[in-house]
Amino acid sequence: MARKPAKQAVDSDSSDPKKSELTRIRILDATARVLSEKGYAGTRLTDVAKYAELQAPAIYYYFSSREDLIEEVMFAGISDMRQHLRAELDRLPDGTPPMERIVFAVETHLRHELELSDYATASIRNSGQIPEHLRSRQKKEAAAYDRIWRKLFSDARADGQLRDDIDDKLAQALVVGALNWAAEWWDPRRASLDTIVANAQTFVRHSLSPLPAPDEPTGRKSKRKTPAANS
Amino acid sequence: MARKPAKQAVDSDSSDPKKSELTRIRILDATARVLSEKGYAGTRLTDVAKYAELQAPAIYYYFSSREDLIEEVMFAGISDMRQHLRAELDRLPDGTPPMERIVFAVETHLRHELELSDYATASIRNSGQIPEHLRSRQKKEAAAYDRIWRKLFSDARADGQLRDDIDDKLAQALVVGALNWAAEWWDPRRASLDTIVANAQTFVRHSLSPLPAPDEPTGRKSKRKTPAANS
Amino acid sequence: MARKPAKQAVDSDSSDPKKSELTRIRILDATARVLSEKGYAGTRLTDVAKYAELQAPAIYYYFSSREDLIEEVMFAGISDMRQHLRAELDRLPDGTPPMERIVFAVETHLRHELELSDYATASIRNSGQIPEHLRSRQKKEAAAYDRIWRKLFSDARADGQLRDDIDDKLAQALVVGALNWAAEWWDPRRASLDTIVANAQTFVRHSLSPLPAPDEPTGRKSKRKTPAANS
Amino acid sequence: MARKPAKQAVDSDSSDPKKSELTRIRILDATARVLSEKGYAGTRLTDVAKYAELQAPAIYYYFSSREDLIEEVMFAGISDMRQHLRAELDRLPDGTPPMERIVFAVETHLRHELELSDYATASIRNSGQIPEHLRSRQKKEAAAYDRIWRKLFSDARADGQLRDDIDDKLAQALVVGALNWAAEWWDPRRASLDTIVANAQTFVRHSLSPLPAPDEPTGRKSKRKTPAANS
DNA sequence: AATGAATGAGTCTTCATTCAT
DNA sequence: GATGAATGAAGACTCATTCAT
Repeated sequence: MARKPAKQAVDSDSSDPKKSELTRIRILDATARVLSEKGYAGTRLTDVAKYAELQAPAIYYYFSSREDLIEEVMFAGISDMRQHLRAELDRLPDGTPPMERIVFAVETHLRHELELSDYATASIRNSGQIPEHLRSRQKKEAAAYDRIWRKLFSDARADGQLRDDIDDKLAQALVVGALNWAAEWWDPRRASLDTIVANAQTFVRHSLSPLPAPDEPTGRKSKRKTPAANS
Repeated sequence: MARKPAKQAVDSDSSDPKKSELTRIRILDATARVLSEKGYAGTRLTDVAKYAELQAPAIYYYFSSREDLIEEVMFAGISDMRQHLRAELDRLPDGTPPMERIVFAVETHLRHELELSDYATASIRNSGQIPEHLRSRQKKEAAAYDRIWRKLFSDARADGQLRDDIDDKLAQALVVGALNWAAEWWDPRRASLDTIVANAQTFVRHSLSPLPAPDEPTGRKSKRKTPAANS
Repeated sequence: MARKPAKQAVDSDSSDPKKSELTRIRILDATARVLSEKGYAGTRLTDVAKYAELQAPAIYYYFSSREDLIEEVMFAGISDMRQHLRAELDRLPDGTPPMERIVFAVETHLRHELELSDYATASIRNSGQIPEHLRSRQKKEAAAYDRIWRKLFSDARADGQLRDDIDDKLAQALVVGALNWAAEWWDPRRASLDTIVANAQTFVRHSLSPLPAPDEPTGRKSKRKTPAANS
Repeated sequence: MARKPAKQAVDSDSSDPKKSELTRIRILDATARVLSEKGYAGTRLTDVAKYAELQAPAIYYYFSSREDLIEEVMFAGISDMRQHLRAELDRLPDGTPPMERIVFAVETHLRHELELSDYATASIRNSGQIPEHLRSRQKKEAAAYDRIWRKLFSDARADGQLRDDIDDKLAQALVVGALNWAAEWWDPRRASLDTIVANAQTFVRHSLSPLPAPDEPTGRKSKRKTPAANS
């Protein structure tokens, strides 16, 4: 549920993170949650405070305004996502074929979005609703995130692993869209995350590949063979 | 009843489109627009009034409350979508193969969402944000809409036109998600709607088909052969 | 108590000033009063509303913000003062000797400040306390007001009616200061306004004149011969 | 007791100026400053703390509440003034003529107000704005201060040194008012304090005297002969 | 002696809603 | 049918004040 505490670990060299910093994170977490549930305009500081288990004015001890707070959450959402994907991709063996990299990115995006972080959902869902002046930092990160995917697709294209009758950018938009939307419908009780991942991977692989793909050889944690739901 | 603007209302069978009814529609249209731009909580009656070119209190002559108004727009969004898809599918020749029907549904959904109606976008984007007590009617419509797609998929499955290694429901969710998300990124200046449609159709067809599909034979208005963007 | 309704009369050609405009003026009057009693920072919209006999949010129907409202009152204070003094001086016969004009200005300033207007007091008392960005309009008016007095003094100087051993500008500052401060101590029960005026005139005349002045010949309404208090 | 800053506290008879006492004074000084700049309601403990170079809660170690602190500053302002004037007057040679004593008081008041103390300005400017329950001590001091001046005037009157056509009390109010107001306009860059003093003395002397006064013989530090500004 | 963290009371401001016209 | 005027409820934000350390 809580966002990856990457920052905190980086910020404080000591092994004892201060109570203050924890409170700050509690506020951010609470905001991410409310934001993803209620949307930008619906995010009340009182609700945030409730989840963070403090009084609303206390928020101002940590953030100078509601907008600041929200901006930070929105930024963290996309920024964490980018860093996470970047890091995961970098861990793949050098020779990994482009399509495998795409399929791996699908898994990474999905797991991050659904498992790790309200921040991602908050960021994804509200990117169209926050006022312009809160967007600058996110725009840059979003562009960078887009570039990662673009590279995956152009590599695949160069390698002849993308269908001719499909446009790279549009295909990318459709793929990422399908993944983003998963946050709207995924219900852990309906299908396990592993199942979702496996299905999404198959789905994407075939939507893009020029020929019927051989049996998929990759898939980090998804060892399931039968991707049927209700697992 | 008229969902999309004045034109439609004027075209309607009612021989006397009263000014009153037109105003009512102007308000609904304005609400759909604001709702899709600002989200549920961000939708202010003053903004609605601005677009509808009247004063906020005038809205109360037509709707008993903000919630009522919004509920009606949200309902209309999903309801129109369902009726539209239903009607279009019914126009297909009887023998149309299941996969062709799916691909046709893709086009219909996409065109309706992107071309025809702020209502659809409003409905799609805010389905997760409106309070429970406004949801009942929509839920039913959404379920009905879902059933249409489900039937398309189960028919395709029965006909052996869906890959074995993919779950029907999840595939459906991924497909519809990819389409829904298009409203977030589509920019008419970047790619024509026809292009989007063609790409999405190819994308979906192959993501689902067990074998490389033959050259797609259908596509109402999309006569384009090369689905590359920037058309 | 109420400010001279100059504006209102000017704004509306009809003899029936709208209720709305009256409310607006009630708010301004209330603000002037609170402002002069409590100071800039102490001016609560709730207090203003109380005196204006409405609810605080109603103020926003007429003014876009507390600052706007206050700015308008402060501006009106100095602006009315200037216009009033200007108009009164212009009514003096052409040949009026410079010192008589000064003494007449003393009366005008005093009567306006003490009798007519909370606006003047509000403006005088708070000129040093309002934030910079509310000051621009007032500064100009204040400068213009200052210029009127400056002219009075320089004319008197040119005419040899000012003592040699006193600086024009400093004398002016002392005179106007003595008058401004009257708002702090004047209690109608202690001394009539006429008495104050007569004393202030005598005081100023002799503080400035090079020689013992002859029996003062002027004084609009102050026919009193013995300027003793408790009149 | 020490009113004006550290220096004075250091000079004081207490042989052990504890750090604690110095901090207390820093807080008082800071308060006087903020109070005279922002007014009663505008005086925030955070601002006070800033000038005193500590954190706001630290103030509570020295004062039990904001009101207490402000009350003390306001009281000190008028009290110091009174003591100062009293002490200075007592140093005048016994035979000093009443008018000389008045003129000397003018200088003392002015120098104290403009040169020595934010306390005086704070006290002067805010006497009308602080809530009733903070006033009692000041009222007494103010009355005592008033009595000093009253005595100066009644002595002058008894001695035939005041014009007949002017009321003692009103004259006194005008004189002190002119002096008090100086804090509002005096800019050290525009005119030296000595110049102000000299001009104010001349101004007052002639405003009150029944006959053209002889060359003024007194003036502690003001050796200037030509009271023109910009010295 | 002083601060970091937090709170409660209150203030400005927004907004849906009402009502007389 | 529609608006001008006004209100009540709620939300962001400020600030004096407290308390543990």
